Amino acid sequence: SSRPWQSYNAVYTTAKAGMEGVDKEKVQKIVYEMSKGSKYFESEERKEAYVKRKIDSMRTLLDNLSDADILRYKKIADNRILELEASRDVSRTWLHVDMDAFYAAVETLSDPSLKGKPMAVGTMSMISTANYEARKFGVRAAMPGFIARKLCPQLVFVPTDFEKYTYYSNLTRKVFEKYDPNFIAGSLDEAYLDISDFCIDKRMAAGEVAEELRESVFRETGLTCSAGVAPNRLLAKVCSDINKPNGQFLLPNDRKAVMTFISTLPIRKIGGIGKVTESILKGVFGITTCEEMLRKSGVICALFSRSSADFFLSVGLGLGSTDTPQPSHRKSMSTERTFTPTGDEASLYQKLAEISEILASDMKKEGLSGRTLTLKLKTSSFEVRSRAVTLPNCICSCEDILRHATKLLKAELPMSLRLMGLRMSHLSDADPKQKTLSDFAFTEEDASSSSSS
Amino acid sequence: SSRPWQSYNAVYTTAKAGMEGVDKEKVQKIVYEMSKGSKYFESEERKEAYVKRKIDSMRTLLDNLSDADILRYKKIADNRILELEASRDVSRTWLHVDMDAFYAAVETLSDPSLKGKPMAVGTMSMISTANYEARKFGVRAAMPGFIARKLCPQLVFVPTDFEKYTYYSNLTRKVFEKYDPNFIAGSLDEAYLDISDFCIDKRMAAGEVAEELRESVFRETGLTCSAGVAPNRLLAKVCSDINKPNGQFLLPNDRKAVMTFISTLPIRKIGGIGKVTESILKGVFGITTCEEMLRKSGVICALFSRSSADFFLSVGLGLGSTDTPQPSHRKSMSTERTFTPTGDEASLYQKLAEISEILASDMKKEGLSGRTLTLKLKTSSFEVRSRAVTLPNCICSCEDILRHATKLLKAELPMSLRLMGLRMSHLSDADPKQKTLSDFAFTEEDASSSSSS
DNA sequence: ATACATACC
DNA sequence: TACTGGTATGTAT
DNA sequence: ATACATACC
DNA sequence: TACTGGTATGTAT
Repeated sequence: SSRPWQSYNAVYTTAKAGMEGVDKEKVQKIVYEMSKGSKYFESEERKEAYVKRKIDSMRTLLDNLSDADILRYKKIADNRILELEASRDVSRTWLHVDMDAFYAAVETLSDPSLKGKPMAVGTMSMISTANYEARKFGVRAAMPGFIARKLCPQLVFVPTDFEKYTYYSNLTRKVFEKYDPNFIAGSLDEAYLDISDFCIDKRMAAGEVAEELRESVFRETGLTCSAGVAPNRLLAKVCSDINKPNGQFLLPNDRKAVMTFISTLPIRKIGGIGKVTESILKGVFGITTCEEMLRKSGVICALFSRSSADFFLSVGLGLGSTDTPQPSHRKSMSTERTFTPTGDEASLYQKLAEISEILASDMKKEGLSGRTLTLKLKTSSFEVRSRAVTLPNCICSCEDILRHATKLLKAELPMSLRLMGLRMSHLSDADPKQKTLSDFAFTEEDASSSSSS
Repeated sequence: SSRPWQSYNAVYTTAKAGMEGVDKEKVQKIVYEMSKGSKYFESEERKEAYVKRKIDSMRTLLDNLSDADILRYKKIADNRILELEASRDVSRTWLHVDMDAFYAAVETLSDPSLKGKPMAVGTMSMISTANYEARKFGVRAAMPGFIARKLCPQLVFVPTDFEKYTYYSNLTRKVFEKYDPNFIAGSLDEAYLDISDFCIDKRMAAGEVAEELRESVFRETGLTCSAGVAPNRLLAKVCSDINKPNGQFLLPNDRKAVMTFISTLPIRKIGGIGKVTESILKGVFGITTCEEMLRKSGVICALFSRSSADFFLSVGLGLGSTDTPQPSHRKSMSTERTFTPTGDEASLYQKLAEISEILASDMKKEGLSGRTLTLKLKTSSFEVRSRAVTLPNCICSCEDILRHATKLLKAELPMSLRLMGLRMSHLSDADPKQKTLSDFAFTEEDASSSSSS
């Protein structure tokens, strides 16, 4: 095409919030010029090609459906929609709080001289958060710093300081607790609160509660946040984005209102629908808004798995979780490092030892041990690979981790890498001797007391 | 225990039909005496031990559920039950026909001198069907002939003749067609018919239709059959067993009647619940009747997967399929042979070649080729193993099959075997060059045009 | 994808 | 002397 | 169980 | 000079 920078992949300007007044064309062009020809760029092109081919195969599948198939799937879809609709519950009121440009805001609090200046938290390699001044230039999270500086030469860089963010995060959580003692903490800068009971107890409208909560957060931290209020978490999250920063949006506990809200909402606003799913849904079915999920429900059921189809249909219905899940234990722990690409084996083994040490130390902090170790590799050309072993018992010591990790790496060398990572899963607390609950499904070896080949 | 023959595994006398007047204790004792100490017996003991241990682990899991867990699962179960109940459809009328002692009856038709004599179709190693005279002695399908002869010394043995059975099966199917052109053929001797439309067209009651159909089958073949009529296939199958042989049973299209029917029905009568599931349900939850599935719904949801739990709950509700599935293509084709146990490699390779030839010839008959080849082995001690390869393209020739099968076998030898089998799956029609529909999910290799490790 | 168990006739 | 053979499906890894 | 892709912050 | 790091989940094999 004549505008190569307009790939769906030049994602920086499309998505979520704060990019309203930006000259998108100009930004895309600069991003493109800075990336073009790099290994990273080539890798992104490959990924794009992969998605395009996936879309093509799905289209073919779709075209090959007989009329009878289509009718059948339509019936299945209608049934599921009925079931999903039957499960709708608009009686609860959920609030999603999202701190505004959190890391950047905290840094500005620490150093007021940053106020008013375009600023980014991160490095020349990668930006974590940009403040709103920087966003006007097209600078945003997940953009490498050197590109951001091109977009905004006066951009101030501040390195990340997680201790500081954790401190402020805890301040906000103390506030959240008052509104819902069982609130669900996501990352450091956001949370879900079921404020149904609070509203009833205090005889307050949900919107008033949101105002009060945001004021309270500001009072306690000096930071602003945005809030979304809706009958379920999925919608609350969408709503918190609408009047960002320092704003809120309320979707009433009413089915009609939800359906109206959903009817024109771009699917990309939904948590869980990222750029790939957006492309697929658009490319295969022509779906761009949530409502269209319902109109295309038959073909969705034809081409996606049960769980994916159910998710898409609930999105079309504006459904989401309304229960409070009991807090679950973590399922994995990992650490990874990017470095200057190298094929030098001694230096790779050395790095692996360092990573093992970090992981072992992190595991120790939480008193964990694990049974599956996964080595993650990223080649110089950005291809990602993983290699795993599942062991008979749990391990946690640095030596054990390194020993198994080394075996895994050895089998892959020689190769030139830019990243290595280690992940432990099948976690157990405490002593490494413990078995998991899957004793339940004990194996043939356990069962047959006699003969073996 | 003091009565070792009363294991749950001495299954011959418990189950389905025709064993009413039998001295069960005597039969079990003889079966036990004949089997005791054999490799087969030891293998069965191992399997029993395995199931017992599985029951124990499930019990432990159950005991470890907190009160909160139990409440939560009860809620989930109630929800599922509501959903399942909402899907109930008693508007259709299904009929399950089951030919009475089919192979034996056909053989008696060919040779009327067999009439009135206890007779079994099969060999000294294994019986396929016993006629009702033989069943009075405890002789039944899936019993080895030498034990059957011990139970009934005058038992007449007739070898199987599938061509003959297929011929008569086709005669019955011509009859079935008149009642439901889309009837579902199971094995040679049974079928499901949706007679809803027929009943309406002919203004006949379902019971009358069943009578007429059975008479018609008798007229065309000289063979008797039994029928069950019910609002879904699962129940129809249960019903056809009730007044066997040469009888029928009708369960009306009425929710109340279904629930009453189900309330005391032993779970083992349900298709899909075999001796292991029966033991587990009894051993872990104390469930013996279908109704109890509902009473224990919470713990069932706690311990089983979604699909298993859904199945058990629908059984408790007397639900079953009411639609007419479009006839699906076969998913695998296999052949296997039992022989005198041997560890002699030359002779094992020789047998494998024979099996390959049979499979290749069967595949050719249906114009099939396949991408996955599975070698099945049964050791002299009755342990079953399987080893599979999935190939880049489909194969169907005897040479290709044998080449891959030989590789698989080679990796297992030396070992002493009593059976080998080969199965092809991932089938395609026609030319071995075709790929499957899973092109959809093409791999990274396809996608990345460049580099590979 | 592999391996094994269950079920049915 | 001697405990099948063919297919589908579920479940765990 | 393994491998890889997607998503979110 | 330079395109992260941590976790969960889905899907295919």
